[in-house]
Order: sequence, then C-alpha cells, then structure tokens
Amino acid sequence: MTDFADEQEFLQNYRIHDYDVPLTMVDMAIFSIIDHQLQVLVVKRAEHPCKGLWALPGGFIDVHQDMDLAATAKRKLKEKTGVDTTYLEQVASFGSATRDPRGWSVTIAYMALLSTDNIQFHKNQSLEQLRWLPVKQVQGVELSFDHQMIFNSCYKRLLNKVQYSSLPVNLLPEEFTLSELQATFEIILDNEIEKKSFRRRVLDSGILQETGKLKRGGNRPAKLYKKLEQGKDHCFPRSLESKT
Amino acid sequence: MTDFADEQEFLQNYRIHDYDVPLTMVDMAIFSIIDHQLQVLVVKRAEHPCKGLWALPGGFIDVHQDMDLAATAKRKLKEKTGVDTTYLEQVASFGSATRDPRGWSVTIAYMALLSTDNIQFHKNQSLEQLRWLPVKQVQGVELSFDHQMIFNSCYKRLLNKVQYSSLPVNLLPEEFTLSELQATFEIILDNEIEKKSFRRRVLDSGILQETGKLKRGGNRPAKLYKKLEQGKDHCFPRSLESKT
DNA sequence: ATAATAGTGTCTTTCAGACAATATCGC
DNA sequence: GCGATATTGTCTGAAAGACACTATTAT
Repeated sequence: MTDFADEQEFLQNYRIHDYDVPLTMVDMAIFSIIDHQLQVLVVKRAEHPCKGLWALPGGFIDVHQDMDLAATAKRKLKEKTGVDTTYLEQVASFGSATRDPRGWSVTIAYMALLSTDNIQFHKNQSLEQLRWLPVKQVQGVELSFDHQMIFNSCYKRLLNKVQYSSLPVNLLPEEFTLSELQATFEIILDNEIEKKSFRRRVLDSGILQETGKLKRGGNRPAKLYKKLEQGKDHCFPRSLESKT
Repeated sequence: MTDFADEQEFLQNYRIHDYDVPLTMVDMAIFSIIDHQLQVLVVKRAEHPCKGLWALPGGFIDVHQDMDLAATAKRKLKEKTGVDTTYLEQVASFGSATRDPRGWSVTIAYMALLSTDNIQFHKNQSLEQLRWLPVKQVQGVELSFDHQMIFNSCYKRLLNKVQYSSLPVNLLPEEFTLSELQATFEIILDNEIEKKSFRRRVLDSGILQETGKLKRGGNRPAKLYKKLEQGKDHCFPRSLESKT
C-alpha cells in the first residue's frame, strides 16, 4: 500500500509536467523458468509513486547514456539481473494521460527471456527487492501503474510465439535435450504436447545441431543439442494445437 | 532537399532538449488500395527539420488533448484524411539519440487501413501537401528521419498479416464480393492466390455474412458479403504459400 | 529383469494447392 | 450460343495429432 498524504505532497512538488511533454520510459517483463514454472521478475518500488508496490523492472530513458530504446532496456536488464546477453524483444507501447500520476506518460514494453543458467548466476547476488513471481500468480498481486496490463501483453506475446516459433529455446542453457526443450514449451503453454509431433517439428526444421554429447542420468542417455543460428527465431509452418 | 544553413540555425534555437527528456510522438503508415495498387499516404513537411521532404503523417502527443496514444494517432489520421473510423494498429516504437536532429526522440508507429469508399470522400478535399505513394515506389523516394525504416516495419506487418489473417477486409467498403476480397489480398501480396483455396478459407472461417444482395455487372452476378464482427481480426489455422 | 526415460513407425486428420468442371449473367 | 466472371468438385500434398512400439541406460 502506498502512503497517500506523502504521495500527494510528492506529486505537488513534481515539476516535469510543466513542460507539456510526456514522460517516456521503458518497462520489461523478464521471463524465466524456475522450479518448473514460468516466472516473471518484479521489483519492489523504492520511490514514489506506487512506493512499496511490486512493478515490472524499468525506468526512464537516459538521453546521455542510452543510444536507443533497446539500450535502455539492456541497461535496465543488466541493473536488475546482472545479465547482458539475452533474448530481447519489443512488445508494445502504452501511453496515456492517466497511467502515471506524474502526468502524461509513455512506456515502451520489452520482453526478455533469461536462460536457466543465467538464473544460477543471478541467484547468488543480493536481491533484496527483487522477486520471481510465477505467471499464474501475477493476477493475484497488485502491480504498480498499468503493469498488470503490460505484463498481460508480454505474456500473451510469449504464449502466441510458443505456438508457432522456436522462441522458447532462449529459456534454456547452451546445450539441452529434446525432452528438456519440450518440457519448456509445455510449461509455457501449460499443456502437453505430443512427443512425436514435437520432435518432428523441431528436428525437421533444422534449427538445432547435435553436439555429439549425451546427457546421462538414471536412464537412457539423451542426445544434447544446441541452437544453430543464435538469436534467430524460427517460425514453423503451422501452429501447435492446444490440447484440452 | 533541405536548406542546411537555415536548419542549423533552427536547431540552435530549439531548446526542448535542455530538459533532458526525449521527444515523443506518433507516426503512421496509412494504407489504401487506389488504382489497383497498395499505396501509402505521405505528407510534405512544411517545417524544419526535414522541411520539404516527404514523411509519414504524424506529430507530437498533445498532452492536453489526447487521452492516450491511440487518440494521438486518430487525431493525426483525421487531420490528414478527414476519416475517423478505420482499422488502426500499433506496430512498433523507434527511439534513439540520432533519429531526429532535435535530440533523443521516440516515435510510436501505427498502421491504418483506409477502405476505398473512405478514399472517395478524402479525394474531394484540398490536399496540397499530401500524396498517395505506391508501396513499390517508396524505396525510390527520400523520406524524412527514419521514416523509411518505419514504413518498412509497417509494410512488413501488413504483408505478414495477409498471409494468416483476415486483416485486408478493412481495405474494402462495407459490402464486397469474394472476388474483390481476393483481389485485395493479391494486390497486397503482389502474388496470385488459388481461387478455390481462398474461398474455402474465407467461407469456412465464418467471418463473413452474405448480405443476400448481388453485385451485377457484365457477367454472372456475384454474392455480396460483409464482415460479421467488425474490428475483429480473424487468424486462419495456416498461412498462404507464396507462389512464384 | 525392471523401471524409467529416449526415441521411432505409421496411420489419421486437417487444411492449403492444383486444376477441371459447371453455373449464370449480358449480349 | 458466346464471352466473361462466379462458383463448385475433387484429387494431391504437407505437416500436425494419436498412439503403440522399440532402444538404452542404472539398478
């Protein structure tokens, strides 16, 4: 909950609106799969407005430091997670007179996918005000500003892309088995995929390369694959059907 | 060509950058089919910067008048074409330190589709500084700022959507025949579509409703259809293949 | 041998492409 | 009837779904 009297006072002293120009910033939904769940990173706001509420990471464009919008997004990502090489995609922009009490504001929303090995690194940092929030719980948490809507927009984009593209490989480490890849797709979809169909799709598309190595575990070892063209996002000729 | 000395002076007197906040605006690619060609509306810039060059219609957000980004886009659309009910879709945002000589700037790009009957209305207005530019000729025209890139982004979105959605119905008047609809798709694709496949796709999808009327011309009359759910954009289960 | 996971064979289903055939109009 | 456009019939093909089957490991 925000302290109202305090916030009122803060807003009265906030003067950027005098210039009749909208505030412009970048916000991002950083996704990762942790504990077999799709989760999104949220930050507790340290300052007004919405002080104390959870929010998507983001902030103002630094016109002296950032070359472009993607640079602002990368800077924010680095600040929050320590990671700087990730899949990053612009999703949509939201702007209105009312979405931020400081005045007319625009935010450019990005989506980032963090691979699980990046998370290992990140978990060891001191993260007082950060929290991974399972996407299924987002609706139950009060988010700052219109971040609920921004999150929905990013989540929807991700859900869409699982159905027709290879995007989710970016949530896995460098090398992975087909079963791990399928599990990743299934976690995002929140639905099962037929094993044979999945393997056919992925292998026939030629986006993966066998590394020659095997992942050994309790049972039959599995071939390890890696992405062939890093950064490129393959689109399959047809979409997956949703079961159920 | 722009007058350089003049523009330099203009820029030196431009002071908004002092506030260390990016300029934020909206630009749009307004598409329509005119003379059996897909065309995009461009405006001759009356002011610096890029004075005298063609540009996509657009402008600054009016924080006192516009409720949100879509309102800015609608206002600009209305100013340039006199039309206010059209298909409007946000495409992407472009922001960098260098895209506008006035300083760090962000533009939110929209795409609008004008139906041919809207164009009739619009053609009767006085349009000194407006021009419909066939998309095939855009590359040959020097556009202001990064508008070439913005145009490409919007055009690409449109090309993509022709392949898997019913979006192009928005380029037609209220009632139309299947042949007219197919011709619209073909003009955008710049490729032929197999007649039977096209009709099956469209009719089986249930997005159209027979009006009961017929369009009579020299030959066999054609059934007239209209869109069932206005504004909604149907996605087909598979994409069209490109011939050739 | 058994449990568990990896991986394959193959039949069905869905929907787009090809292309020929038929229908309905004005003349 | 003729030319032109509208509309349909039906075969083929590509890629996804279903599901049973085999393969390889640790124990």
